[in-house]
Amino acid sequence: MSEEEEGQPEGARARRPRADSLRNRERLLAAARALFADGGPDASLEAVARRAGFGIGTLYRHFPTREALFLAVYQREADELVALAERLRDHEDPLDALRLWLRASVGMVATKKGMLAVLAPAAGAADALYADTRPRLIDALGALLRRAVDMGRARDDVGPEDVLRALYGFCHMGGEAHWRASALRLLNVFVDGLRPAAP
Amino acid sequence: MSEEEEGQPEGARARRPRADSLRNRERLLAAARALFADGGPDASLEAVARRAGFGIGTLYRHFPTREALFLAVYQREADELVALAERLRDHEDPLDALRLWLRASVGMVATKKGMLAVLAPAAGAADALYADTRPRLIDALGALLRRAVDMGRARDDVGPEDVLRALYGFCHMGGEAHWRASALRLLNVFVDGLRPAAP
DNA sequence: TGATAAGCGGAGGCATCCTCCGTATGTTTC
DNA sequence: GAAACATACGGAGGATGCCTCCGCTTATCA
Repeated sequence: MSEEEEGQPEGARARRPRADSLRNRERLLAAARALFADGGPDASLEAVARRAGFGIGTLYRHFPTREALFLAVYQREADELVALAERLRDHEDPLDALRLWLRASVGMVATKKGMLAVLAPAAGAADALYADTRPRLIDALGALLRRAVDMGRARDDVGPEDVLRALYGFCHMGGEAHWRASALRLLNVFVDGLRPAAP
Repeated sequence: MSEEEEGQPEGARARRPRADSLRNRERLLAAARALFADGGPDASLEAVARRAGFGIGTLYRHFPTREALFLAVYQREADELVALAERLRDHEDPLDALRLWLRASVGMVATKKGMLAVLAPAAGAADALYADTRPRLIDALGALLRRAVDMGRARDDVGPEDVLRALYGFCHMGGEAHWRASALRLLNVFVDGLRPAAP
């Protein structure tokens, strides 16, 4: 009775996952990220498996749906952005730190763009994803921004939400092939604009 | 030399398209609209052909790519909205006319939502589409709005661009299954809000 | 009422999706 | 360290979709 609770009792009696399995999951994730990034969200799942060096069956066991794979990739990228923000806290020039972080973020938006289209049908999945991730990103960005403001290197009339919105806006402009380069240029201009107005 | 100009000379020597062909194109378009509307933009093209009662080859001759089909459907819907606005010019209650038009527009956004994702890769196609369609919609909406303002039934501090933006905003909220119903509710509230403030 | 250009159908080649199960390999226990 | 067991892997295979190609049908024009 107390032996078969929902997803293991307390000090559960479940074997820990096999080490190779974890390694493999990691390799699949890396391959997926690479392919989604430049092949778009319609990249073939078989191609992902092949690139990672596995059979298609393996991919499907780890990620039973395309959506599950997307979610995992996106979460992972968000984690890394949060970690990056952490590291950048000690960067000499706080405005430069902000710039670096935003540039890194462009990559994540590249993933997310495709995801929105793919996740939409699965009502709720996208929301759950956002609800979890967005505040963490706002926090991370907010810390970088606040530091820049406190050190007198950035104006204080924009919040992290505004910056994030601007970032997405830059990335969504048109369907151009070079949107990425364009977004990075715009970002540069924007960060320059964040400098406090010379009195 | 003057015989083979770009797309026929003047009083060109081209047979007019076969009557059945035009009819069939129409049926294909109707089927496509229906399937895209509730099946999303990934609806199978074979399903479209089947629903229209044709072989797949016929669909491909009329619309050589999925994108071409989308464009045709979207243009058509825009045409109808413009025509609808025309008809509503004489509607008794101008604010009600506006409401009716906006409700009809929700249907079109349903199509466009999917299109954005699909057209994005084909750099420029989406832009060309917008460049052509948007101003016509703004005009149509502008006429309805102006009339309501002139007759003292609507406040005068919002333009057609604002209303259109609001409309899109309502439709893009979340990935919910019931977004359509939700959008219609929000629209109602919005139009009520357009009434001039009671003095 | 032919002659002929235009349109139609759908088989077929190729790609992808996803499932299923026999084989292989980590993990645990003694 | 070896047997026993639970897990993970591979990839064939059936289903579906994309798109092309070409022989047959039909509307139009003289």
